[in-house]
Amino acid sequence: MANKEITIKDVAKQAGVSVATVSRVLNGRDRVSDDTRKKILKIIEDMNFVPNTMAASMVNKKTRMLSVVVPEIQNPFYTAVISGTVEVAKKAGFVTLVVSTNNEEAEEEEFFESFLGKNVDGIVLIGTHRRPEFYRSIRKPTILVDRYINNCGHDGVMIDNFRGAYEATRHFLDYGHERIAIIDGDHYFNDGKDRYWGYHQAMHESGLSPEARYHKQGTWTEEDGYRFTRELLQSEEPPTAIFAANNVICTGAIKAIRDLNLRMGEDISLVGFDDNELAQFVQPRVTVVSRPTKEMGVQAAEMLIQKITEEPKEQAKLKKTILDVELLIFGSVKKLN
Amino acid sequence: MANKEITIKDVAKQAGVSVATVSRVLNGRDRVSDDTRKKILKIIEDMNFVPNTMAASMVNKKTRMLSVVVPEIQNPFYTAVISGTVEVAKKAGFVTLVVSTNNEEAEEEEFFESFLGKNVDGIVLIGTHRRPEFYRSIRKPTILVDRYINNCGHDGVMIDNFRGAYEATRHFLDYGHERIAIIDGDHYFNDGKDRYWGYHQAMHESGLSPEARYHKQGTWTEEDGYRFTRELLQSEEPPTAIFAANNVICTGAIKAIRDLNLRMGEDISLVGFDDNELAQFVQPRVTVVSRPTKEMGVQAAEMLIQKITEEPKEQAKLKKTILDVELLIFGSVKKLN
DNA sequence: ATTATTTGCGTAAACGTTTTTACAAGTTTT
DNA sequence: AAAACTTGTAAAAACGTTTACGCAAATAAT
Repeated sequence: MANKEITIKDVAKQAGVSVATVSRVLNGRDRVSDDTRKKILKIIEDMNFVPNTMAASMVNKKTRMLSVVVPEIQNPFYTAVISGTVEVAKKAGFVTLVVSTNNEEAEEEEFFESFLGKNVDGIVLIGTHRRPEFYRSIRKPTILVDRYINNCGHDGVMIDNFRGAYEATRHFLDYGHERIAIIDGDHYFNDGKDRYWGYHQAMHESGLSPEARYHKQGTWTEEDGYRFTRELLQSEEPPTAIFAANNVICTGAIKAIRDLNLRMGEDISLVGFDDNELAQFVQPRVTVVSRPTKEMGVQAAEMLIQKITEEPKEQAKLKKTILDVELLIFGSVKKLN
Repeated sequence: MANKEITIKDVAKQAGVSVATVSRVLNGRDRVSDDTRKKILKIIEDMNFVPNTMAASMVNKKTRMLSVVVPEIQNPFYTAVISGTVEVAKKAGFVTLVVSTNNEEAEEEEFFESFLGKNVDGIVLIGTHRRPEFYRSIRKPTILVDRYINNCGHDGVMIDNFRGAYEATRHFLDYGHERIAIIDGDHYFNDGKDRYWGYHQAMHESGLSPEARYHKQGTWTEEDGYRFTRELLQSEEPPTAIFAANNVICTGAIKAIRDLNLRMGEDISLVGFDDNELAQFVQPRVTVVSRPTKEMGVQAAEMLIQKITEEPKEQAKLKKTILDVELLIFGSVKKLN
């Protein structure tokens, strides 16, 4: 506390050069003779000098800070994305600020209007906002993760939700199921919508029409997963298979099945979306559509950093990276044929 | 991008005053007439001016940034602490940087030597380092969370690990168990050590001496929890009760018990430390020592912010806040008496 | 009515960098 | 041998704030 931080001036004085020269070796921007460079580098090392990036950012408007904005900080899917982003950013010399919007559009807006939102170099965003205009109003380099909004004007890293749901449904069909239910939530974001339509298409391709009574649309929560699973299983003509369209719905479904004393993969077949601890634990283990969560954060960070550092010549084309999903087949689906 | 940010100068010009005056109303530091203040406030609002805190921090050395440094970012316990800290910090106008050290002492050191570590106003630290000297070398306001290091020179927010383990063991004893095993890890940090000695004391008080064969010391991982549980249960004279000294060990134990086809609370009794999804799911639900995870982050942030903002007059006494643990009793312990 | 004090605010110097401009010395071209 | 570049460096102006200093006007004390 007492001893003030070492500045570029101290280094310059020590080396007998001007601050400009030190700055030059720091940024490698201009020519410096090899002797001088080595000498300065050594002194920097010896004095343990760490440049003040804030002072630097005042002049060059780059902060070397990224932000990853997520709806909630305690959800394992988001923390996986965060950890991927943080890792990549760190390697590239960027610091990452983690911001949670608590699923509130207002908090999301607030972030962008705050000093922070205005001063990070780029943003990895798992959006909460629903209106494309909001996203279009973002002037910073931004990568949307998971939830993509059409017409938002930003690149994105997503997974093929359609295919994931399609394959899950296909799996049921292959095993001879016909009364296949789906539990999902609203279709405001593409991820949710695509999962439904993937299910829908698979059904249609097999000549089955999805029935309304087998489509339970809630709020993507564990509670709804639980409630709807019970409803479905206690109805007159229960489905033989349930597709739980996200991780927490799947958790709810597992609990409901347990509480009804039904045997998974025997009395009822289940496929979930996203791996989760419970799905891995129960026996038989639940077949799930799995996606590379951490990798999504990694990809997003890489795209973002590239965007930040590249010449902004050809920014024309929007880039959407679609990562692969995989159906991990375990024993939760009964073979009927 | 094209339109540069609005600065205090623009506001000053618009208001027909000097930048000093604007700065004064911004910080409320000096006297400004009511009329001028109102006028300036209005203009700030209208122009949507957001002060550049970096420029400010150059002169006053305060960044209004906090850092929360954790061993891993994907562990639910840590994310709970983080979310508590972030929430409090935000309310107080602080931005929080989340840093993961990946359980590496080197990465922890790196953080403190980096620009970041030198420029945040304070740190909430869940340490990875083992040597007190390291902690003593930290010059910034710092609050240690969960793991406290004696002689570190900083305040802390902990829970009463000793009592938690004591009560867990007591519970076994009350139900008539005598062959009580404990699975833990190294005792480098107080939390781990205290849990062991809590167990130890409860045993002693009942006239039992803890036996070495019932103390399995590993690395605090799920794998060890799994492995040791199997070992214990397949030994000649298996314990009737197992105390799993943290959340992941408990997870491992649950899985081992399942894989051995034993009935929880019947063939074997189990108490875990920290609630976790699996412990809540299995039936009977596992009795656990539960602690207020998010609250720990909240408390830490509050203590930290107070420390930062208070006059540094009486910093003499170190403050350790000990939060309460609670034994949540479910059916995983069999009554033998 | 004079002097002393308070109030409100402007001026200018910091804070630690980067970057533009300039210029001397050395090197190449004519 | 002069002219034209190259190379390595320094000086100084930015960047957007805060704050010490000072001064005029308003108010209070004599």
